Amino acid sequence: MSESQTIYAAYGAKIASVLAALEQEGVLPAGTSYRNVAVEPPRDASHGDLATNAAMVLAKLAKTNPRELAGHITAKLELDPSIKSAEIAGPGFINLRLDRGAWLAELGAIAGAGADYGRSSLGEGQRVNIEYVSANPTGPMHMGHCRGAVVGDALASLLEFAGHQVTREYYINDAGGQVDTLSRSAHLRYREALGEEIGEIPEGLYPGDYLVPAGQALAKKFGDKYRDAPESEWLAIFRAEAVDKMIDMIKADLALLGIHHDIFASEATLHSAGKPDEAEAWLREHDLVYDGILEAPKGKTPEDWEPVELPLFRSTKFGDDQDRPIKKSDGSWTYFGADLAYHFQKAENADALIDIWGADHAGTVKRIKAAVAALTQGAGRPIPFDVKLVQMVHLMRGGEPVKMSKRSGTFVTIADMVDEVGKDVVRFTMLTRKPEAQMEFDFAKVIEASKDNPVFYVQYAHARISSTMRKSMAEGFAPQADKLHLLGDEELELIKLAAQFPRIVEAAAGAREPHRIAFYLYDLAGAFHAHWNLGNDQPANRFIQSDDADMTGARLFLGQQIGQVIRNGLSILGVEAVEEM
RNA sequence: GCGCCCGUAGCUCAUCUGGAUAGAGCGCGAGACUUCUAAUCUUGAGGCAGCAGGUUCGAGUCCUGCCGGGCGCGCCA
Repeated sequence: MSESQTIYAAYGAKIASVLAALEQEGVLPAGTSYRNVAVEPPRDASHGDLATNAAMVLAKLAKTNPRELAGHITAKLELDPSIKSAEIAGPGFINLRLDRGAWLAELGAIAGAGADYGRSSLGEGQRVNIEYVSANPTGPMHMGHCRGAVVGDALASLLEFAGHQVTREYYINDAGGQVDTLSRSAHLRYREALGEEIGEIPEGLYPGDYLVPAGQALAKKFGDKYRDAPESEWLAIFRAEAVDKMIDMIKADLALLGIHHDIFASEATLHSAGKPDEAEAWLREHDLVYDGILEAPKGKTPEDWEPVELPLFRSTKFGDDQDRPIKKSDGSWTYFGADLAYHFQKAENADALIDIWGADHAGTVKRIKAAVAALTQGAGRPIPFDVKLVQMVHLMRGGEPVKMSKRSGTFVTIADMVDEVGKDVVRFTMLTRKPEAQMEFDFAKVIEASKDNPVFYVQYAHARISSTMRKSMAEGFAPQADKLHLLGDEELELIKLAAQFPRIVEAAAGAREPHRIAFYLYDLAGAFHAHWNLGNDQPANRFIQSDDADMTGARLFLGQQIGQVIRNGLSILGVEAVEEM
C-alpha cells in the first residue's frame, strides 16, 4: 500500500491542494516550497484532531501575518465535508476537527492493509547497506555486542518497512593480530585434544573453553601432523579453521536473537583481492595519501615513541584532527587502511551506508567518514554515510552490578542472556532507550510481569486482544466493519492513536531511530489497557456485550485492528506478538 | 590537553528531527477492587529542561562559551 491511504497523508494532500489554489489566486507567490509545512496531531487533544503550521511557515513569503493567511486557508478547508471545523489558534496554528467517519474509516484502512499497514514508500527503493555486529571472530558473542546487534537489526527492518532495499552486512576481522592469537590458542587446544597436559592457559592467549571443540576438530582433521611443527607451518591453516568455527558459533548466537546477515565480508579476502592497494593507488594519484611522519600523541607521553615515516591519508582535509596511517612500519595494512578499502567496496553496491559501532570506537568516526567522503566523491558518486554509536550496557541483577572478567574468560554471553530471559525481552529492552545513551539491563527487572516492564505490557495488550477474540468467537460473535458508528468517544481516541503508526514509522525511519517504535507501542498498549479498564467499572464498556451483537462486533473490529498495529510494530522490532500469556 | 556522547520531576526515561500549558512509569500522599485475563485501577502533589548568551514569529530541541558525568585519543582492533 502507499502512504497516501493513511489519514495524515490524506489531509496533508488536502492542505497542499488548498495552498496550490491560493497560489493561483496570488495569495501565495508562485513556486512556493511547502517543505516545512507539517500536518500533525496536536499535542493537546482539546485542540482538535489535526494541526498544521502552514500559515506560520508561509506568512513571510505571502507578505502577511500568520493569522490572516490562516484565514484564507481555513475558508477553503471548511468547504470539505469531512472537516467539521477549521480554527485558527495561538500564533497561527490551524486546528482541524474531523468528522467521526474519517477516523472510523482508518480502521478499515488498517484491516485492508493488514500486515502492510504502516508500510511506506519513503525510502523509494534506495539501497541501504547496514553493517552491524562485526564482532571479532575470537569467541562467542557477549553482552558488549548485544545492543548494537539488536539496534542494527531493528533499524534494518525499520528501513525495509519504510521502503528501502536493505543489505545486512557483517565484517569479519580475520586478518589482524587477534586472529593470530586465536590461531595460537586453538593450537594449544589442539595439543590438549591430542592428549597433552596444557595446564594453565598462558597470558596473552584466549582462555575460554569454547576453543576446546575447535581443538578437537583440528586434532581429528590433522592428527598429530602439527603438534611439534613450527608456528610458520600451521599458523595460517589453524587461523582459517578457527575463524570458521568462531563464525559458525557467532551465527548461532545471532540466530538466538533472530538476527541473520545477508553478507559476511572477510577482511582477509579483501586483502587477497588487493582492494587496499587499489584504494591506496587511487588516493595517491589524487594526493590524498602521502608519506609523512606522525606527531607524538598529546596528553600522555608514550615512552617508546619514535617518529617513523608512514603512508598517511589526508583525513584532515575532510574534518579529522590528524592524518591517519594506512600502513604500519612493517608494511602491513593498518586496520584503518583495510577498513577504508572495505567501505569503498560497500559503497559500490549501495546508495547509503550505515555502520553501527560501539561507543568505544567513537574516536575513529571522523577518519572513516573522511575516507568515505574522499573515495565516493572521487568516484563521482558521493553517498550518505552514517555511523550510529551504541553506548555501553551495564548488566545488573537486582540492583547489583554483574561482575565479569575478561581475564578468566568469564563473561555473560548472549546465549546465557537469551536462555535466562528470552529473545523478546532482550530485543525489546535494548530498544527502550535511545542507543546513544547508556543503559542498565537488570536481569531481575526485565522478566518482571508487571506494568513497569514495557515488553510485558505491550505483549499483554496483544494477548488480551487475542484472548477476547477467541472467547467472543466461541460465543458466536464476529468483528463487524459496518457497525463502527456505534463506537464511543474513548474508542475514537484509541483509533486516533493507532492511526499515527504510519507517521511514527516514517519519522523513526527518517531519523534512523528504531526505539521510537518501541515507545509508540508502549503508548498504544497503555491506551488499550486504559480503555480495557473502563470495563472493570462499567460493564457496558466491555468488549463483549452478550445482548448486543452489533456493539460487540464493532468493538471486536476495533480490537482486531489495534492488535494488527501492535503486531506490525513488534514485527519491525523482531519481537513476537504472543497470543496468550 | 584534544575529540565525541550525555545533563529534562526524588529515581529511570520520553518529547514524533523548531511548535501551543514539557509527558510517562517508579517512588511518595489519598481512595477503589469476588475480574470480557487484577499479571491491578482512580486521583493528588512534584519542573528555572546543568548555567549563561545567541539565532526567530516560536528553543528541551539549532549555534557559541562555561560547569558536571561518561567514552576515546599510538602503526591496537
